[in-house]
Amino acid sequence: MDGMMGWRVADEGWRKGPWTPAEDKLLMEYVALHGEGRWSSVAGCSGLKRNGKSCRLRWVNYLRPGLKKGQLSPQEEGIIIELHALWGNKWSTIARYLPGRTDNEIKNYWRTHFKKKGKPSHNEKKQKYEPQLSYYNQYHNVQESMNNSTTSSDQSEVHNYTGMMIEPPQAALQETSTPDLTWHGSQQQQNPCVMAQDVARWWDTVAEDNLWSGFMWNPDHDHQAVMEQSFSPCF
DNA sequence: AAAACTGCCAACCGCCTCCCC
DNA sequence: CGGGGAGGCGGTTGGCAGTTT
Repeated sequence: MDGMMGWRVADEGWRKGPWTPAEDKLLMEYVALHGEGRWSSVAGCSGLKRNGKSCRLRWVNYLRPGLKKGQLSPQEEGIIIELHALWGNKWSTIARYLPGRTDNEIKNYWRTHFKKKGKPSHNEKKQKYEPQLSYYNQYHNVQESMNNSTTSSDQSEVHNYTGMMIEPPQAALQETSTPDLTWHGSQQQQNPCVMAQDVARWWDTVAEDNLWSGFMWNPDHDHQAVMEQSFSPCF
């Protein structure tokens, strides 16, 4: 690499490094005209001296409409923890359940908040992973009880919501079959880094604020619309 | 006040998969 | 059917800003 600030034009004439407002404008104009995709032709059509991958990344992570900026909410944090426990580092898959958030953002968030905790020993692995299991089971139990309950609320919507949360996308299901939380494989090596106290702290936070319960258990709650919006995967 | 540390984030790289010719 | 290009994804890097020592 030619040094972070020194990089201007890389091999083959492509520009690298931070995007300028002018470049952003060119890229947005291109997408407005031609739509997303065909990134490799951006340079030819717009005059942008960026390769296709760079254009795609900039669009997906920064320019795309509907992107949320700012801190992740406790709900989003919880979803990340939960889904990472299920699927591991499938950032793009997890991102589908957090509308407006990018895989890059989630990945960065995970690294800064959980990965830093360090690698536990073999014994610790099992111990520290279990709280997640119980959280997951708790989650399932609640779902079951909700499905079995005979409230007057519209159960189809409840099912819709919980199903959306718990069932991974088909692709992910095919990869890992059912949400199998046993310890296996290198892919899940990082899971122990989700320390029990991290999950507990998050749980405390949402429980204290009554966020999760109000958000989740009561389908007639005002948050329902938000829930449906928040948990519809944006494929 | 300054150096060291830490967190955050944008953007790159390499690998893999998919699709078209 | 196979090769090559494009796109997608996860891992990694490095700069900047805020915080701590």
